[in-house]
Amino acid sequence: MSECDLTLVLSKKGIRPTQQRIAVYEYLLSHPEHPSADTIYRALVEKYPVFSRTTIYNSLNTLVEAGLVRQVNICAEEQHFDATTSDHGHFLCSKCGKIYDFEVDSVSLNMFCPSGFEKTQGDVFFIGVCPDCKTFTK
Amino acid sequence: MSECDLTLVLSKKGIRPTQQRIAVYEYLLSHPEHPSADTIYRALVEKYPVFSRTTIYNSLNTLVEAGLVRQVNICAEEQHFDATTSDHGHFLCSKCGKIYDFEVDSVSLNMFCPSGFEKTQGDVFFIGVCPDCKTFTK
DNA sequence: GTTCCTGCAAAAGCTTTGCAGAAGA
DNA sequence: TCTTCTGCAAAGCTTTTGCAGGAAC
Repeated sequence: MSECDLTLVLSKKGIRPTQQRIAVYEYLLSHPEHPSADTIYRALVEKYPVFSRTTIYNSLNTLVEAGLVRQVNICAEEQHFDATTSDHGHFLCSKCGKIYDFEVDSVSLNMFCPSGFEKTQGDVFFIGVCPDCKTFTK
Repeated sequence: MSECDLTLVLSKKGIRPTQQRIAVYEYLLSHPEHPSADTIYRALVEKYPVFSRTTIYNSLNTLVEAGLVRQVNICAEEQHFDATTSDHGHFLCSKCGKIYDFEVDSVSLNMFCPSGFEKTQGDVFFIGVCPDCKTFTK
């Protein structure tokens, strides 16, 4: 997606398309590995030396409120963020700490939702060992 | 479950059944609403005035490591804990903040797990509005 | 020109660490 | 007795807040 498109996306959501917000959103779109706030900060500070942690948090909150970004609450230590806002699953490897995405059939997922509850977001997650780590420990 | 039984459960896991650990575990078993560390602390301090936050964290970590308790990473602000260690689902109400448990068929859940990944724990969670809050806003 | 955003510094809140004394085996 | 656990105080870390200057419209 070009920077111009991102500007348009943010504008449509009623939020000002500042350079910082575009940078954060662009980073999330191009890094689907669910970076933490700190990871985003470190990466962006290299590219744009004037960039504060506060701005990362501000931008992330704004993007989450606008529905463009999701918080992934799989890890207790830090918050992780994800620009994929459709329902999908996560796999946290307890050895290497990586978070993997996988596709989830929305219809099947919705079948789990108890009746009477109005769902706005759904997620499946597993904790275990990823194929890479399984190979190394063998 | 009697206190004696709890002592046995902890002993079997190879951890010392101290009064504090038993109290924490007992609290979690009798409060299935996924209390946070702080909630547990406040409740237990009333019952046993000498009880430090450190001990809560120590005990919780020990119980989690022993596999008797699960961390529920649905909420970003605080950690929540759950003595139900079988696979099940959680529903977080975005209005009242309550976390609801619901049953999940393990076999169906496992079908979501991508091949090559070795799952040790599974969870489905939804965010939305619970029946109570839906009623009030109508 | 007005409104909203950024970014520094400082604070806040949850959790962990170090260590001396106490409890459990 | 020896090991392990508790609990106080202090530190550590991520995240939030207050506010002045700056960018966007």
